[in-house]
Amino acid sequence: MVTSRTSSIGGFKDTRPRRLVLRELQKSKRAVEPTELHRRLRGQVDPVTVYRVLRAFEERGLVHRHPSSGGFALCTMPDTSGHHGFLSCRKCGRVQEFVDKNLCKQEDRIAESSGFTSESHVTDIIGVCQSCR
Amino acid sequence: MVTSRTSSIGGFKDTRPRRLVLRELQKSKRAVEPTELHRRLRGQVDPVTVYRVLRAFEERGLVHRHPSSGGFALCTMPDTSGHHGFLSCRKCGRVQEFVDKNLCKQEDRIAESSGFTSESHVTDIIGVCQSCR
DNA sequence: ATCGTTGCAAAACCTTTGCACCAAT
DNA sequence: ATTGGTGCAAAGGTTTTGCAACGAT
Repeated sequence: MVTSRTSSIGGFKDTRPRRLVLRELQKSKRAVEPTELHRRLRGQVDPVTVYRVLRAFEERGLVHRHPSSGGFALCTMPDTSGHHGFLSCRKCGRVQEFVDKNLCKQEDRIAESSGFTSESHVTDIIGVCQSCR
Repeated sequence: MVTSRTSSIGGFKDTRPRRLVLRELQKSKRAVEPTELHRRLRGQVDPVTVYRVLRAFEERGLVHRHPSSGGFALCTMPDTSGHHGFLSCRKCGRVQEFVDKNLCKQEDRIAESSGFTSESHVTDIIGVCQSCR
């Protein structure tokens, strides 16, 4: 599962703050807001650094923002070019990603029929997950 | 306790700031961020009031937040209980709402197959609109 | 007359910037 | 050695709160 990506990809240094932020995101399988992240890492990582780390991660597609919560979550999907699907539990906050070709197609169809050229889509399904029901 | 919110329009007063904010949202058929709104209404409406008006509107389902931009847009659809579709032009910023029963069904199906009980979904299709192409 | 609504001032918050030092490669 | 990353301090910007006055119903 988790691959230790200690390779030097485009000047991406393996530092303590980054490892800590990454671990924190892995621990909670949900979207976490920057403020919560640096609350959790208080004393260990400077708040400013948390923002910078998140930005770096986002630029490299390691994390992305979750639409309804605004928090950051680890990218768990091969991230097939701009088609993001989220299943969000409003009780426990768990966020699960999904990809669905048919949904994409349907979305493209909708765009076309309105004269839009679709480039990417984000779908957020909010509900209650199995273990919270 | 909570006052009965069942009076005709639920104690929703027709005031100058509200008319101005509403008009501003109508003028620009796109999602507008709070900061831009009070920049446009500078001198006419207090910034604080802009936030309060937006919150009041949102609570009454008159406006909603647009996922990718974070701005507010007038609700142009009958708002059929939590199924929001947006077509967003990344060039001109225009936001067009849509509803699509099939998309909804498909989203519900995806939720079910992952053990989620779907309550609402938001779809944001980002691309380029006809007149910007 | 009653309450919700507004404006103002100030506070609270979150996020970014600048800069010198440090560390991973 | 180089280059990017970090911490600290401070600034910047947005949003919220408290309170007295106002005004729509």
